[in-house]
Amino acid sequence: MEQNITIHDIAKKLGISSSTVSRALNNNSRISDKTKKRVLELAEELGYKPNAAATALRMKRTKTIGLIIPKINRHFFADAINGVEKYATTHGYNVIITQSNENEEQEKSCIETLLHAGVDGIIASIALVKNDYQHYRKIIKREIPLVFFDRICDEIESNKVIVDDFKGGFLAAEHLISQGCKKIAHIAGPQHLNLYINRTQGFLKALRKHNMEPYEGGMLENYLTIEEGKEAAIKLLDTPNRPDGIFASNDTVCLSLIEHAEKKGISIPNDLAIIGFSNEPYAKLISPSLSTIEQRGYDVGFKATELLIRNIEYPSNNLETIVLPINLIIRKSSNKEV
Amino acid sequence: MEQNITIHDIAKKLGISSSTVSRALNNNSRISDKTKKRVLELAEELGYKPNAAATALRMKRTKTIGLIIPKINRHFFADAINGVEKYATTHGYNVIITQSNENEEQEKSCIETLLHAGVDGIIASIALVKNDYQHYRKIIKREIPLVFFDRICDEIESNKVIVDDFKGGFLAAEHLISQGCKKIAHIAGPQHLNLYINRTQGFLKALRKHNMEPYEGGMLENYLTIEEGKEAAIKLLDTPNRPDGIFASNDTVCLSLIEHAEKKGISIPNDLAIIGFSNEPYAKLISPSLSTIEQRGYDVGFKATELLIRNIEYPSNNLETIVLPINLIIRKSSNKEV
DNA sequence: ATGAAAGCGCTAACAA
DNA sequence: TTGTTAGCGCTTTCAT
Repeated sequence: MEQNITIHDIAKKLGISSSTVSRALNNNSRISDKTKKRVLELAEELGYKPNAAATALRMKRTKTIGLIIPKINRHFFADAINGVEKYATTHGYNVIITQSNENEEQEKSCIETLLHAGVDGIIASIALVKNDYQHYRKIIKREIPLVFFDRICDEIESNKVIVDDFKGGFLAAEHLISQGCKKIAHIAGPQHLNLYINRTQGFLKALRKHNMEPYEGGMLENYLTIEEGKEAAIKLLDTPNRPDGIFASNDTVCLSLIEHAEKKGISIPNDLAIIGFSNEPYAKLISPSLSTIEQRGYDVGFKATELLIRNIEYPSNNLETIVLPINLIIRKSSNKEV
Repeated sequence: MEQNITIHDIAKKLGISSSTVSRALNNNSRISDKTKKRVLELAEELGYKPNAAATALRMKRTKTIGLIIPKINRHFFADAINGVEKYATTHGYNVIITQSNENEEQEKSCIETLLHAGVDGIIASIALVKNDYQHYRKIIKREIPLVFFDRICDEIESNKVIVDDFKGGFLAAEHLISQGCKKIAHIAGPQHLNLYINRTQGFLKALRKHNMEPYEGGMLENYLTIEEGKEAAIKLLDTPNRPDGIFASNDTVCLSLIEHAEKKGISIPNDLAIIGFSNEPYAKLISPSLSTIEQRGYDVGFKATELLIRNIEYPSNNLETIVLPINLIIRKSSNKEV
């Protein structure tokens, strides 16, 4: 076993005390340039690496941040993780990722895991199921900085980073209107989550602006899964007077809509224009390619981490909510002009 | 700040020494049942949680494992991470995930990060670019258990978990043959990586078994990207005597093949049967749906972690290579009978 | 069965 | 500017 080098090894070789070595390594001002130089050189030569556990024990900080993600294999979250890792590692922090699997119990155990690991801060996106969020209070009570992103809630006071879901819903609806759609339906996500509320409200705002109302019977709400998408497709499309445009609050249900429409011989986009939300990677691959709202997960994760680390290093009580821009992406599923 | 409970707090309240508390908490045999019970109850009541940093410092183990992944937002790897986390957390380990982004320099820094974090073991899948793998020796020199998965190399002696790529290539080729294909081409991945070698060799073995040869000029090798797939599509399809079946070593290039075939009016699967490898999530969504070889990333990650943690807790010198099964998934892109 | 004491590697208050 | 010393919370040897 290649024995790890400690500050004591360096001190002994240099005939000085280990506290002097520590000061040299930490850029303390109360040290001579000459000594500092000698320490730094020897440390480099011996390949000295500080023992993280010892520093953590002494300093009560681990230079580690925790991440609570609903599902890692969702494109948006994978991107967000990339953003988090980028900012964190360039600032000397490690990241521990945990998954709630959209489940309240697992979300609780994620929090336990991260607190036990002694993370310096936590970034979280809450599980889809309706829950009371009270377990998040435990983080705040321990005075550990907390930043929510994307799936936020109003109940817990903390820093937040979201995308402009309202504007996304608004642009999606205006786009359908610009394509000449007159009977526009909407499949909304669970309305206990802010982001779905905002998408829906943005949608409604755009209709109002153009003196339109949502197509009668065309306001649905579900969990936006493939299965519920199929049910929604049947409800919306298996009727003589069906909508000519649908805005769905994610891309997944659009897959169900497209499949059902094809089965029924409904032509997309001419008889039915469809637009989703998220720009999942398959959106541009499927046929017809899917119009959608792009939300840049990387930026969300990056920004959330910036906010978190600032709060770790310069504690403060004022809370921020950062709203990042979205983009309308027009593809074949809604673009009648092509 | 809610002060954390230590064993000394428990000891004081119970009027015993902290070493006795430690023994009770660690199920040491040299302690009376009565004392143990009292300690455990009070610990529970006070919500005692051992300080991970202190234990790590004292025990020289962190109960943390490190993961080196080429790209987290690839479906296979996201699944593998799920498997790793599942096994790790149920066995009391945390996971630190790092990404190499298919880049040798970043791979080196991943290793530095993980070693510095003091992980007890490392699970890695190597970056796509050709490199000399020497940085991995540093892990072995420190006597830290190491398990490679999926992207392995022969140069480094360690435990390995892979899928049966050879059989995957074999089954893919046999399937095309069973569909009546006579002129079968193959787009291979970089042949410095074992898994691509194996897929290609399995393919060749199946042809040999059926006394066939690969279609002349139909053995291509590239990095299996969308762009290189387009070039390959042109090479293979823009010729009068084109192949009637193609096995590609991933699903990505199949996207390019399908797009080009449609543009050329080549009917899939009747004029051209296509099968890929990986079962990416979009494989069943695209049109025509894509036949492919399913490799279960979750199982790979799970198994790799099992192997790693066994090696951490019961050090041993004999090395294993575990090969997990794959599945042939037949969809429209190759299924002439439907 | 229990306690006292040392020490893991580091930082920082205090002394010189 | 440098050294001495104590202590972060835990485990473990040695003593009792």
